[in-house]
Amino acid sequence: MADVARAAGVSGTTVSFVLNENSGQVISLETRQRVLDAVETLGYRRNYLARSLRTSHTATVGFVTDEIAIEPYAGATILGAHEAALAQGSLLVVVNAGRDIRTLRRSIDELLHRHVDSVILAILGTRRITVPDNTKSVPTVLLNGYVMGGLLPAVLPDETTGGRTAADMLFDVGHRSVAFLTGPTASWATRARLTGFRRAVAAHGLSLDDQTILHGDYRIDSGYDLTQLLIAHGRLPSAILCGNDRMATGVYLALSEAGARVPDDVSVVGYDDQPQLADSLHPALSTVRIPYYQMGRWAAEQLLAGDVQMLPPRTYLRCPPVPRSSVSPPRR
Amino acid sequence: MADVARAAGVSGTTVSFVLNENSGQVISLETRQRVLDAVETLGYRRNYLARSLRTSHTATVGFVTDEIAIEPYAGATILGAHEAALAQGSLLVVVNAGRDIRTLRRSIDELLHRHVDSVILAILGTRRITVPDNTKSVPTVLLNGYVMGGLLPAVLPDETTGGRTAADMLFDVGHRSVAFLTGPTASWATRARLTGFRRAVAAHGLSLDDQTILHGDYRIDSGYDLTQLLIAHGRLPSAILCGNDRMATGVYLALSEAGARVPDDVSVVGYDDQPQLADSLHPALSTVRIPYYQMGRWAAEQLLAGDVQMLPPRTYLRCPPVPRSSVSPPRR
DNA sequence: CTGTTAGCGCCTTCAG
DNA sequence: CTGAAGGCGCTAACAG
Repeated sequence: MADVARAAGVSGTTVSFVLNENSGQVISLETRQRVLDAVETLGYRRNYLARSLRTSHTATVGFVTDEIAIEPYAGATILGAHEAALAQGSLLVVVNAGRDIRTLRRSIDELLHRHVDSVILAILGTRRITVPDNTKSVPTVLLNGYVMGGLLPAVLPDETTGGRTAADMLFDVGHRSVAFLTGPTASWATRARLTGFRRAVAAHGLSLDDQTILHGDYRIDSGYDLTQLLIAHGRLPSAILCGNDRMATGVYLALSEAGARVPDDVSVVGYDDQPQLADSLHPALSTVRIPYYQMGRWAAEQLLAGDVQMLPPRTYLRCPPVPRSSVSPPRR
Repeated sequence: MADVARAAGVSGTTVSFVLNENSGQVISLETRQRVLDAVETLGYRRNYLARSLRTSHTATVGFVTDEIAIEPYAGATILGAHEAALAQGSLLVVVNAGRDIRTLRRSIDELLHRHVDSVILAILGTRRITVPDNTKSVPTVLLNGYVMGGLLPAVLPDETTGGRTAADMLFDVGHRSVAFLTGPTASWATRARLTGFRRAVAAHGLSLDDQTILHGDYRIDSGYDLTQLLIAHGRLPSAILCGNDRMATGVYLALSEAGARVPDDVSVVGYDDQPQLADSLHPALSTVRIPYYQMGRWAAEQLLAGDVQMLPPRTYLRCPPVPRSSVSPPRR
């Protein structure tokens, strides 16, 4: 910086002022240009470390997550947050934490120790969590998780409307009796989607008694098993609504094994819009997308905008329908 | 730190020395203990920023990757690198970059600007890449990519042996004629696995003419289409070797649609051991694992150990077989 | 074995 | 509108 100052014939202070445009100082246009030119020709880059030491903020946002490894969605979330951060000149630092509160706490500590400006706490499956108390010392937003009391603002997928949307994809084209192969009720997402499903049933003037609701565990083979069960009981409906795209894959498998065609014999709707799965199944799976990218982006943007305190306890982002080729009107 | 020094009745220097055990200084046991106690009771944490400013190393390793969003494997790689880094007290900073060299360059610049100590350049699909020249100014290792001239050391999956392993899972139990549904030859992995396949054929004293090799594009529907092709030509073999687990999923679908059972009628082997897919297909898919976690771990470990210069240009990590339930001996 | 001293590169009050 | 001076918290010669 001294070099730049010398080259521009000004003091280091002046250089600092022009580099921090927002410093409240007014620098003559001519001087500013001289400095900028010097910066340019010398290829000068401000030293972040020194700057951070002085200002004690680091232009980094921490991203803590459990189980990044297994979820295909984690990537989308990170990408969203990453892009939002970069756009503001910040960098995203990703840290993996276990599911238990102790390692979570330790990971956040690690981040705090590195002086991150804010943190995104991303949870894999939507659920209520207990956050370590050290989140208090830095602006934090929760992603896909929530806490009681709304102490920390959270972004969540709007699963209730999502469930409604998924069901509507079937009811809207005339199905009147479907099987909903969902996940365990222990999961918040399952319950929310069920609520949405019930609303769709009601909105279409149908009876819940005509619908079959079966609980699985969101794995491929669970979709497979449940469909076989349906077949064994001679209760194969004209349409199957799946808890997620993986279960839908199992449904496809069981259906084709039984000689039933999608969508001619049975319509199928998934949930998640899992990359490289939903779009490339045969036929391509109609589904509902969880807005992971948008959630990541939203979280980073709020943090960077400051004043996370002002946020509502929970913000729900819409799960849009992704119609493809696995739905058709029922045969009559 | 001054507080600690005061509490321990020593100078700041002494505190610094005991905190940097490796500083070459010898501190009396008693003094060290006094300092450590003071640190403990005061809850003192060294300021990384100041330390980094002084030492100009930051205990962070940068992880640059293209397209983290879509690959389910990216997570495993990041996790491996992350854990190795944490074990040494370093943090992993993940940055997303596009596929073109300009944004790649910019991302690395960003990292350099943040004074990372080293960088891992992770490429999605194994391929030859052109690296920006700024990789020269920091220890770098390539993951899943390689450069001509071996200027940068690379870790790669041993796809040749992997292809051999996959084929052996079929030939070893007695299959003599299989269909290999692979990817486009433009891909390095495809070519390597093909080589492995040929070696397996030769090693088992079989003829390549008895094998069918079909090229797809690694998508689910490509496995589906190719299998239908096989069936249409009346050339369904006793076993199908798939380019990846997703193609195997398509194969499952086409097979069950045709009334053929896995593995009773046709044995199927995948590749990748994709989480939440291979293990939960029905029946569970026998496959070969790409050691993403290990590759990430290896890269971080080498970087942290220093002297990346000494590494061979390419290090291949083994792809182990993961036998499950989709293979059985051929019917006679 | 321990303390003194001089910065690392930047920002920021306070005077001009 | 610009400059001088002090310090963020730590490390590393260099003395003792």
